[in-house]
Amino acid sequence: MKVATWNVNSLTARWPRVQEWLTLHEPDVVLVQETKQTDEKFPFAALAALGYDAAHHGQGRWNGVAIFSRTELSDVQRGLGDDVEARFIAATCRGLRFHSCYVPNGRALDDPHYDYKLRWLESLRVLLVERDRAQPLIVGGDFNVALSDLDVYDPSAFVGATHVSAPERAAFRALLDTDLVDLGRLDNADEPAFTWWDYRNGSFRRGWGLRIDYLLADAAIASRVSEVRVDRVARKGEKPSDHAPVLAQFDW
DNA sequence: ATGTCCGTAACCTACGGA
Repeated sequence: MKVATWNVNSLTARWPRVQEWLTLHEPDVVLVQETKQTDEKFPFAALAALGYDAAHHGQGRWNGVAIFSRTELSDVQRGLGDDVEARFIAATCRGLRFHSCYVPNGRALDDPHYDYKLRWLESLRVLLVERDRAQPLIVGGDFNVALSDLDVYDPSAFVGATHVSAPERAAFRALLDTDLVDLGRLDNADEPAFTWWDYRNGSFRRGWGLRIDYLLADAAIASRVSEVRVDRVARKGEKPSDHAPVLAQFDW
């Protein structure tokens, strides 16, 4: 089974790239963030033509999360707790529980949005603590946290910034402490494996990236993983998203 | 620190958000 997570930064603007990418990689399940679409605009029919069932939690101008699947999705949960923004969707297929997450950015350490980010991560932790351990699960998405300094191109440039602060990293680690494995570091303890590069400053060309997109899985799945990689090709070319997809393959 | 991109509202430009 091939699973991916990808912050597309507008499914409307990215649709040609997304369509091309699905045809090329033929993933079984894709966890999508920042569709920036209402449910009315979401391309259900075009996805069906490509062989994908889909579930969407849309908002409109901002946010929006989705799951694409080659097999039928069931038990869709839209939203996390009382969150009013469209940042979480979960669904089941082939006995696996999938979660697509778009964690709040935080903006700045003294911004109310930063507290919202920490509360949001805590809500996700509670959901994961209370999960049915008998059901294998994958949690993926744009977490807007670089877990360690290896996940930052230049840690000195991020002193006092969001994405790297101790509380954010602790909140992220608390998710892993519910017995989840960071698949991006499963067989890769030393390489940066960035997933996001700012559109400005020629960041991609200069290698100025962050690893903020993750696939997390429980031990049952992690033990079956054969390959995990970042598809940097998707960050190149015409009208790319500022995020690259993370792909994982496992025997299921 | 910011050289870009996205969607929106309102119009051929500005703004919030990332």
